[in-house]
Amino acid sequence: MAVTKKEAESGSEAAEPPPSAARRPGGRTARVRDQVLAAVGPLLVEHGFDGLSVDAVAARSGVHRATVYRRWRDVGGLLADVLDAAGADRWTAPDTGCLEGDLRALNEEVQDALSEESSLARALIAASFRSAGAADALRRFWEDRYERCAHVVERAVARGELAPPVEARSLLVAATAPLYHHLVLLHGAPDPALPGEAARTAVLAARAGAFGTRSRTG
Amino acid sequence: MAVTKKEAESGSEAAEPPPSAARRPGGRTARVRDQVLAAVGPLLVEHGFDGLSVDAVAARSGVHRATVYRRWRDVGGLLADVLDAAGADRWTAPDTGCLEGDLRALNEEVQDALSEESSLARALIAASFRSAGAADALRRFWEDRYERCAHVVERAVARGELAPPVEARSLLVAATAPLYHHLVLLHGAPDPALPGEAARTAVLAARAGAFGTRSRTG
DNA sequence: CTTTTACCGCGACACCTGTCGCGTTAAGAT
DNA sequence: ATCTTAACGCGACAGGTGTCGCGGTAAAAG
Repeated sequence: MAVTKKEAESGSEAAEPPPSAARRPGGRTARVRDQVLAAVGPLLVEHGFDGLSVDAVAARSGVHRATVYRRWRDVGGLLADVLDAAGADRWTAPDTGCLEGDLRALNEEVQDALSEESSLARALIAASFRSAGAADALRRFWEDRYERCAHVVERAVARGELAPPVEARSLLVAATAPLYHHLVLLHGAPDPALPGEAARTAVLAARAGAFGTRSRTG
Repeated sequence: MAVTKKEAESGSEAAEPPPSAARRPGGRTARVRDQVLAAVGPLLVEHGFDGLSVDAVAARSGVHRATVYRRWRDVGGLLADVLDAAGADRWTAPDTGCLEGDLRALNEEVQDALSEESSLARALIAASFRSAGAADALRRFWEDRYERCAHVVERAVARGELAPPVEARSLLVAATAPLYHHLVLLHGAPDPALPGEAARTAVLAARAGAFGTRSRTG
């Protein structure tokens, strides 16, 4: 679980530390953070999101309750911190050779991530409704993912599959939104056909001129 | 607040009452239900979803805490009951004369409903992550709405705007999902242009042959 | 090494959440 | 009118959640 030091206080909205005041991010403080974050994942898998209380995390990590409350404020803050750590991974968008294949592969990843029993993504979505810190972390995470996925669209344009201009973000949202809608909002069961269908739909719309910066309804 | 008697026990998963046992849905019981449900709305508007506790509802309605817990189990059950009452309204899909106009009007309704400060829809989505009763009620509500909106697609086919067959539900999901994605999952601010863009995208995809029961990629 | 103080452990605390048993009330049946 | 009992009111209770003040520990500075 790689942890970047620079994000030591992420997930908290009272952002900036006093400019010249001495802080202590090293030694014991860092060890406490590692212990706590290391306890979140297993607890999430074992007891699900509803079983993920600050108390349980404190007990498992061996850190005192009050310390966890002071540094992370609530469960959302904890999830936000682990998400920020996870967001700094080396994930890249799939590259299957064609736009529809890329989008389909992307959707299948999304469906897998959202379908597993104790999904971190699902837990964070739930937490984002009760914790501002979790909501912010989720937004940052998705924004980062959209940025990386934009490469998929750029490749498609370079191959001549799409005529520029194309708003990558709108296209990606159109391709993935039906999945989230079905799995998260409607709490539906995974549908093996849905990733492909949503990808195909988005590609058809893109070829017909949607997602251009200027509307050409044709 | 019209309340249909038949739904007296909706939102509870231990569904069926003993077949020949005598129940008492009238008189005091009905009055208690009305008092409680009447208290949910105002509390939701005043204090938001986080301030909507069973205790607060009980206090405002004048009904004892234990009674509310017994009949509705949790906040999700309360919201589910309110939603079932709201689902029995006379809402019909917009009819503007063309498919894109209908979808755009529909999306604007969705955006308005989701953007208001203390949105019932938003609260129910949040509750659906913590309460099975709320999740079921939400699914029922949306399924009902999709059924009513199918008329929009049928009219479009009748006018010759689309060539059958067209899966109405998939088209409606594609048209509305980007809105939910932006407003609910990304917690984004309302975007006046988004309803129209999403509607146009869905129409373009539909004209290109998406949503047909058989794929014709063109 | 000594000093400073950021951060942590600790226990107490007020509040909220959900359940239970018991007595009472009144809806529905006779 | 009378009886039966479903549904409610009531208070107590255990457990969880979040905050606070105090004292101790150990980073970081000198």
